[in-house]
Amino acid sequence: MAGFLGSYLHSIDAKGRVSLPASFRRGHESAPFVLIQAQAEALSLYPEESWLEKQQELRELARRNPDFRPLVLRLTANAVEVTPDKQGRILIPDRMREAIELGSEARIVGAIDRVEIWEPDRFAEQTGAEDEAFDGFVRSIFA
Amino acid sequence: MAGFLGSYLHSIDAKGRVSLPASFRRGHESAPFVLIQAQAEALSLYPEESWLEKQQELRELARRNPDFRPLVLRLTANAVEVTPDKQGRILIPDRMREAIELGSEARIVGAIDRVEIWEPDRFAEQTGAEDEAFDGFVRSIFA
DNA sequence: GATAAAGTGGGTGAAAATGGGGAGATCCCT
DNA sequence: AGGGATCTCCCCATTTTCACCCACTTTATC
Repeated sequence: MAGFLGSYLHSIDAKGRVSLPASFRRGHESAPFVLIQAQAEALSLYPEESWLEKQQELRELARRNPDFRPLVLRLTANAVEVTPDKQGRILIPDRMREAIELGSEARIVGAIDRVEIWEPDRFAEQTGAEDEAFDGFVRSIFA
Repeated sequence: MAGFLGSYLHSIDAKGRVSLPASFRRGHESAPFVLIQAQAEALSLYPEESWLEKQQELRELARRNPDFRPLVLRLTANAVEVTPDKQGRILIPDRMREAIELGSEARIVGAIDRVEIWEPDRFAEQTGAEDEAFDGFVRSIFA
């Protein structure tokens, strides 16, 4: 697969489970993912390979600048390793669901090396607006 | 093949499928493509090799400047990986078809390293009107 | 005009998404 | 320590979606 791409609206059942899109699972069959909260409004899901890179960055950051250590700790403390069940669903812990105010549905979005999980309406707000910065950005690469 | 060339008018069936011109498929037999919306009026289709280059640029940009991260997200959210079926058709997701207002036909255009998909009338408007500009442009390269 | 290749249309079976029962583990309260 | 509540995980059932397959039509080639 050429990185995580696309946007999916999936339901969250009474137990707090979400199906990972099949296309995201492909190539990571029954492999663990790492779920962290790296932004206020969304959760990030990393496959193990990508997570190891990030982990490396975190270490170096903490080593170069000790002030970051508590921040790194805070991040890792709130991280969970999750593994899809046989139906391809992952369980999102209660506190994470609350943190980003997830209701009965989640917007699941591919971002190349990671997957982001959003409250659907909030994601629409964030990406809906016209934006020159975005146009310029796209043009600079796809011109 | 010497890059994607030519313009084709193909129909979109009730399921949202379009045949990719056979000449575009040649050399990419049953290989994945990436479909993105990099312009307001058209969709762009990249063969995997070309896409991986673009993806690399995106990653580097996001790494150098974290402000770009939401922009990358917005772009990838509106992308899909598609693979032609045995009849050489790809499925265009509903939201993309709506975004460029595709009806029952699509103008499929070669653009060297990518393929562009347009609403036929809109494509005619865009390319028909500016004849003098076009002449000048052609002269500047092929004089 | 015959033969092959490309494009179009649609049925259907496998896979994906969803919902829920129940066994085992863990925690907590008494 | 025992009993109840809660949380996970595993399994099975149902619905929905889509990729595959077959068949037909149109265009191109010789």
